[in-house]
Amino acid sequence: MVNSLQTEDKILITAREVFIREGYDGARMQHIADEAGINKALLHYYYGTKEKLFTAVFEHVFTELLNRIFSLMEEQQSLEVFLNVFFREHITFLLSDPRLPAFIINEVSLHPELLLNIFGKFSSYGIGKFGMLVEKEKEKGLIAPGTDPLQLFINILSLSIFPVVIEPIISNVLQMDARETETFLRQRIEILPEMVLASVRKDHSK
Amino acid sequence: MVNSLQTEDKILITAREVFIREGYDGARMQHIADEAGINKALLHYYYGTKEKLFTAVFEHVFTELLNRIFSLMEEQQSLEVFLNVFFREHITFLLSDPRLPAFIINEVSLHPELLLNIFGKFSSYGIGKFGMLVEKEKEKGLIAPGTDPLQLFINILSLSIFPVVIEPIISNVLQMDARETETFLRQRIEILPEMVLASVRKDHSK
DNA sequence: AAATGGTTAAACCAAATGGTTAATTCCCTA
DNA sequence: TAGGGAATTAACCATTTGGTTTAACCATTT
Repeated sequence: MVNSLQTEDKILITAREVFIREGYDGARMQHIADEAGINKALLHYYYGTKEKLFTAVFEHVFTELLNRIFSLMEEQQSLEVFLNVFFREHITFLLSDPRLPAFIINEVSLHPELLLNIFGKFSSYGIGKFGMLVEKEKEKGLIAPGTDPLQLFINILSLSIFPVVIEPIISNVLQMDARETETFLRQRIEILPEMVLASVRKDHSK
Repeated sequence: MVNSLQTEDKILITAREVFIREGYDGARMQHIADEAGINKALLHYYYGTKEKLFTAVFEHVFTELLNRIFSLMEEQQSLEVFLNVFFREHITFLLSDPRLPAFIINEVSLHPELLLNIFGKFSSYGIGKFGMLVEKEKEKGLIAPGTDPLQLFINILSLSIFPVVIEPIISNVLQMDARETETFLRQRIEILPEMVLASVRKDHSK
């Protein structure tokens, strides 16, 4: 019982790395055991099957990401403040683990069943918070009344996540090395808040 | 020699479907053969190895997507026209094959080497065209002079591609069925041009 | 010191997988 | 119409993979 918790954690941490790096189908139980420095039998002793281990990892990782996103939506005074905080925190986080979003996107689109256990923990709660913020700004006359909060939220996610996800393609097409590309992506932290704000401002022509 | 071309094509078409549906690691040569209605040995007869077959499929698919994107950037009179055309054509296309972008994203992030043969066919040519369009609009005083064409282009891609890619997640969180989600995504064709335009307009406050 | 639970090593297994081979069928043309 | 090369197949092969089993080991706990 002494090392059991350590071991169980070590397995989860290692499995997380391997699954994110290689995907479900690409990952090998033997590699996970090797990298965790344990015997393969121990993997099955704790987690039974590859699928169960993966599900544990996936739920952990995805829940963590959603928590991170939704916790940033709490209690912001204005859309402007929210956008500044959100893009900074979120893009910085994504850049620290660039394979993560592609992993989630791919596994979800490959096996939508994976989402079953995630839903309910979050539902539309976080989005409701954001919706209220948007409505407040509408009343103040700061943003266009036709603005759909949900579409806006999706836009914000798209603008922060997608560029990080296609980082290899950007690097390749623009022939930039890893450092240059990261600088390019980091610039977006400064650019995006103004842009998004401008896109919903009430006073644009027409 | 009569049926060889038919067969070679049939293999490529089927392999494309299977690889996009299951990913490289998840796809099975036997399944591709079965779905193509041929013997597995024939697969190797024409394409040698799984990797070669995959590379052929991937290059084909990715080139097709880039062609589609870049062909939409040709010869547009104004940014406004471009945005309207682009979002309509591009989102409609993506919705007709929603697994495609997630497939490309994942395989590229798993094996960046795949990009080696793609680069050069396109390089920054298409982006140059777009850059010129942006500069023209700047001169006319229609958009803010600080606008970075490349960042803007990435924004446009993000706003069109990402929401389609996370369609399963949107469905799940909002508890919508496939038709509702598609309607939601299709709305963006109308919303996005104005939004993007507003985000770069010269006359926003400050 | 006996029991307990975590841990290892190693051999093992059945199924699946990418790939090969050798024979057969097909079709064009000389 | 017979020959020959290309297309196609069934059977086969070596390796990998997820998973299991068994026996022994070790550190605590009782």
